[in-house]
Parts: sequence; C-alpha cells; structure tokens
Amino acid sequence: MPQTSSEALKAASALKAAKMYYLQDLTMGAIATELRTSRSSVSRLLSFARESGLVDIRITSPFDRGSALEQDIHSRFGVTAHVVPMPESISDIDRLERVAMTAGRILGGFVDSNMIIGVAWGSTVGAISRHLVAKPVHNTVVVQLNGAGNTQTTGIDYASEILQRFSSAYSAQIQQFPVPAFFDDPRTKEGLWRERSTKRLLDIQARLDLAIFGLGSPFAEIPSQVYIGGYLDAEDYRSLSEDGAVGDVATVFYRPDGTSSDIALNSRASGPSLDRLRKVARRVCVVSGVQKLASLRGALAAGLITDLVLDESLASRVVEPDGRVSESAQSDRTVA
Amino acid sequence: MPQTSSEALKAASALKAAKMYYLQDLTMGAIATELRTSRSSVSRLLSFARESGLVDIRITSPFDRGSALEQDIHSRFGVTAHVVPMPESISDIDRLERVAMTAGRILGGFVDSNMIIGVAWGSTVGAISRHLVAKPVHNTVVVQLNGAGNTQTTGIDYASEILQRFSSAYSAQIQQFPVPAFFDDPRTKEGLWRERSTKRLLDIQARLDLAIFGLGSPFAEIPSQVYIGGYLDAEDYRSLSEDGAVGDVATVFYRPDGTSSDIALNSRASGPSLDRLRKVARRVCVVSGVQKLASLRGALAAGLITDLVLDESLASRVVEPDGRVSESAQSDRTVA
DNA sequence: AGAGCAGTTGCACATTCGTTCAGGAGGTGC
DNA sequence: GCACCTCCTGAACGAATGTGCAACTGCTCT
Repeated sequence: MPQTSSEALKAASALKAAKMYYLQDLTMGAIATELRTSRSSVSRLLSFARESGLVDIRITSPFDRGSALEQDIHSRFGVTAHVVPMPESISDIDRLERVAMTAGRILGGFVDSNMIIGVAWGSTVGAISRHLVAKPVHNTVVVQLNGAGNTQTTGIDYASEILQRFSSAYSAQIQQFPVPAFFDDPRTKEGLWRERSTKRLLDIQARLDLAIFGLGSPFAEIPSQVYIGGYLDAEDYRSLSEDGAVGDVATVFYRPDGTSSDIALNSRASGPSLDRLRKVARRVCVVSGVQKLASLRGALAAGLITDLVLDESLASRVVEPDGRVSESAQSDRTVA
Repeated sequence: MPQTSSEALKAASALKAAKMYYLQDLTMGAIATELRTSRSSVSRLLSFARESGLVDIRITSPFDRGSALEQDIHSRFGVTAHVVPMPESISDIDRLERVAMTAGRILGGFVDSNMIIGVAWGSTVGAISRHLVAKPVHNTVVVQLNGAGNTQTTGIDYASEILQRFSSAYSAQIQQFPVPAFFDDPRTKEGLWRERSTKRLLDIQARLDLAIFGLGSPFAEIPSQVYIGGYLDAEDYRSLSEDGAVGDVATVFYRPDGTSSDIALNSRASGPSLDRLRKVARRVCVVSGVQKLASLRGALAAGLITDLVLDESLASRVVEPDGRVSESAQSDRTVA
C-alpha cells in the first residue's frame, strides 16, 4: 500500500487537473504542461478524479421533471423514476449491466454523511456495486439486508464482496448478516432473532436511512440468482405459487396487489418485513428486463419504492394500463 | 426561430444521449447507432446538453474542504474559496479568462428558483457572463447592481448584454438600472433615488439573495475598465487617494481596513452601500491578478465576500501574513 | 546491500472526439 | 410557385484521448 502522503498528493493533483479540464476547458496536453507531467498521466488523473467522486457528473432533467415516461410513472405510482435509455433489442445481460451502471452512478446523489444504508444481496445489486462512484462522506454504515447463506455455501464471500465495494465507495463501516437467506425451520429464525448479536443488527436495520435493492421474480421465464443457487427447492416454489407470490425484495415475498401476509415462506426469510422496509425514508429499487414486470407491479402496489431505476422497455410496459397483472399477463399484452 | 416542439425534442434526445454517455459509458458512435443518427450529431447533442445545464459537472473537494490554500483562506477570512489552478507565468488576460470561465461554471451551484440575483457591471463579470452554464430554474430575477453610464455613453448596450446572458442562462427576468456609474452631483442622485421608478429597483436590490461582483482596484498598475472608460477624472482620483480608498465593489469604495464612511466619491456612486451589500445572504466575488491584492484584502476586511473565486497566485499572496496592506504594499512585495 | 515487488511514468498506437464543409430539408416572403 | 434563407445533417479530417507495454522509482524483506 502506498503511503498516505502520496495518496493525498495524487488527490490534490487530480483535483487541480479536474478543475482545469472540466472548469477551464483545457486539453489534457495543456494540463500536462502546466502540471509538468505527461498527457497519459493527466488522462489517468482524470479517470481517478471521476472514479473517486472528485468530479461529480449528474444528469438533471429540466424543471425537476424527466422524460414523458418518468413523469408518467411519477403521476401513476408516486415514485421518482430514472429511465435508462436503451434499445429494445438489447440482451438481458447488457440490459442489466447498463441499468446497474446508471444506478451506481446516480446512487451517490442519495448518499450522505451519517447515513445507514441497507443493501440487499442479489445479482442486480452485485452489478451496481461494481460501478459505484465514490463520495466523500463520513460516518456511514452499510448493512446487509438479508442473509446469503444457502445449502452449499455461507454466501459470505460473495455478499461481503458487494458490501466491501459499497463500503469503500462511501468509506462506510460494514455490518454483515451471516445467516442463511432462508431458514429451514422458522423456529430457528425466531430463536436467532432473539439473540443479542442478531438484535443489534436488526436494530441497525430498523434505523435505515436508505435501502438499495433489486427485485426477485420467482415465476419469470428466467428465474433470478436466488432461485437457481440452491436457496429454494421445489416444495418452496409450490408454496409460493399457492400463496400467490409474484416477487420478492430481499427474500421477502409479496402478491400482485402488494400484500404479503400469510405467505408461508416469509416466516423463514431473513430479510426485513415489508412493513419495516416501508419505514425507510428512501427506498431505491433497481430493476431491468420485462420478465420482472409482474414483480415490479407488485412492489409498486406494496409501496416499497420511492426511487426507481429501470430500463426503457420495462418503464414503458409498467405504465401501460394493463389492469392487474398476474403471471399470465405476459401473454395478454399486445405489442412487443 | 425553430418551433417549440422541435426544441423539446432536441432536449429529449440530448437527455437520452447524456444518460448514455455519462451514465452508461457508451461511446458517441454507439449512441449514434441507438439513436439512429450520426456521431457528429451526438457530439453536438452532448455539447448542447452540457451548455444547457442538462449535464451538471461539478468538482467537489474531498470532505467539503478544498486544497490547502482553500482551507487556509477559509480559516483566515471565513469565506469559501475556490482556487483556480494556473501557472504563475500566465498573462493577465488569460488569467482573467480562466478565472471567469471557472466562475461561470460553478455559479449554477449558487442559483436556485425564486432568487433575486444582483450583478455588478465590470470586465470580470462580463467575462463570466460569456461562460455561464444554464440551469433550469423558475422565477428568478437578475438585477443590475450599479449604473453603467459615463460621459460618453449610457452604457446600456454593454451592461444589458451582460444581463441578457445571465437572464438566458437562468431564464430570469431582467431589471436594468439606467443611471450613470457615478453622478456628477450627489443631489442629482438623491433626487433620483426618491423617484418611484428608482425606488422600485432599489427595493428589489434590497431583497437580493445572491450578489455577483468583481473588484475594482483604482491604484493598481493596470487600472480596470472603470478607470479608463471616462468614469472618473483626475480630480476623482485625487479625492479617492486622499480618502485612502484601495478598491471598490460596484462603484462603492472602501479602505484597506474595510471601512467606507466619509469616502467622498461614494455619495455619488450608483452601487449599493456596503452595509446593504452585507445583508445579501450569498456574495460571490470573482477576482484575478495580483494587482488586485490590496483591493481584495480590503474587501475581505470589509466582510463583503462569502464565496470567493480567484487564481492561484493571488490566493497564495492573500494568505501571506503581510500585515496590513496599503497602497504602498504593492512595492513592498519581494517576488513578481 | 541486493533482490524483489508494487506502483508509477511516458511512449506509441488505436480509438474516439470535435469541427469544418458541402449538401439538403423545411420554412418564409415575394 | 419559386427563389431565398436559415437550420440541420452526415462525411471527412485532424486533434484529443485512452491504454498496453516496457522502463523506472522507491520501498520492503532477507
């Protein structure tokens, strides 16, 4: 690891370079001359300045309102939407990647000092974590919202990698949650929930200022990570289907109308109840791909979301007045 | 003039392009493909997005503190400084230009809806006006702080050009102040100040939320615009010298210690009294070049400034513990 | 002291970007 | 209806930018 003074020096040069590049419109060559270094170094300094949040680039929709779609979503569901523009034809992998990158870039706008940030585990959040832009804040805490353990692994490696990245972007303290995603026996969960060590973490979760999560979609054509990694078995699926679940946030399931009571699996889930989640002031949901449409509609009905980042196709679907959407809604729709 | 709908369309495309470029890291070529247009058009769209404030690029110093110099200035004078990095050897013209460009770029951060913005007339403010980045705000008013007339011209053309640019950047209403910079007879001023039309404008000035001004420096080697354009005659200079003035803000003069009472010329000045100016919540001063050092020290002593944009050389001079600086201080200094 | 290593630097090259220019679309005035 | 005029578009060129690579610097460990 390099010494602290050289880090500070780098930041100071990067700051200078950034001011000259973005505020004075000099070329990198000119900056190199003034800083007595090479063009390449200036290019790298500027990359560093962007990644480390020294340069803050944000897109502001005119008059605090966005595109027609974003306004539409706002008036229909009361959530602030950020539509990520994208061709219809793009692959779901790229779609997720681009939505996640966008989310990582704008997340800094929600984070501030002294915040407790809840992070759900999942492939979407994982992708986001790879694109976070640092922001210089103090005294933030990053809390894992739900367990990541399954029948094969404790999940700590992967989950903690995600938390690490959030932590280093916002110089935050990490609070892991080393429990399985779903318990086999609800009584085990109840017992563990009474443990002081667990209670401490649940207390922190209860004081969340910001929650970041993707959406699960158990009955979509392409089931998400949680459903292929040994978290749920056939019996669980049957149970979810019987209870009418269409989606989940951090392992907690809900129905198309937003209700979640009496969904059996929820008593074994490690994530926060929807009631608890709704108490969080800012709840940022990142979601991509039309196969999540039903799940998104449910989450909106449940009022789980305050800020939504989603791709263009999904956005235009969600505002279509399709009536209530169930599993079969996918075949009801008219135009692709 | 193009139709409104095509303007809106352009803004929408620009917004899309900006999201893809700055949030998803696509190249302009890729964006062109997705938007079914050419690379060049995308390049132009992005320029438009930057100029029109759709893209907001700002430089944030780590931990809300800036470079060593900025922190130093803050602790010494209690003002938030923005030091514009620059080589010592640069010409004064470039120096002014680069400070002004920087100021124009960061000014958007101070402007908000429903604000009344006071703008002083001067070569520095003129340069700033050429580099303003638009910001979508409502119901702002731009007020001319001091008259611009002199013995040769009413000054309205040039001054109104500046105001126009502010106006179009912040979609603001313009309030001109069609009076001479300095009156010949204080009684004329007093009379005019009692006129209802003038009172209306003075009332607006009294409710200022933000003031933007440069500094005059009557006895510097290179006197600024105000002193060569027929605003002041030899007698005026003698009077200023006798009264110990080192600088002015919007035609109102002050001494090295920040006092301004009994400076004869001030009774004939068209700008707001320093007491009035100090009531403005945010007072942004933009200044460049070491010849303004004494004037800057006086303005700082007078507490006229809350936010300061200045070049690096001037910044490092102003924190030097030179003791009090008077007119003779210019010859005291060691290095050019 | 010297080998080893992580991090940094500048060069060279490939890519990406901004701008000029000629052509075309759309709107206006006679 | 036709000429004019302004604004917009895309191709082409040169300038600006990002990155793989090899050399180098400063530090650590033995």
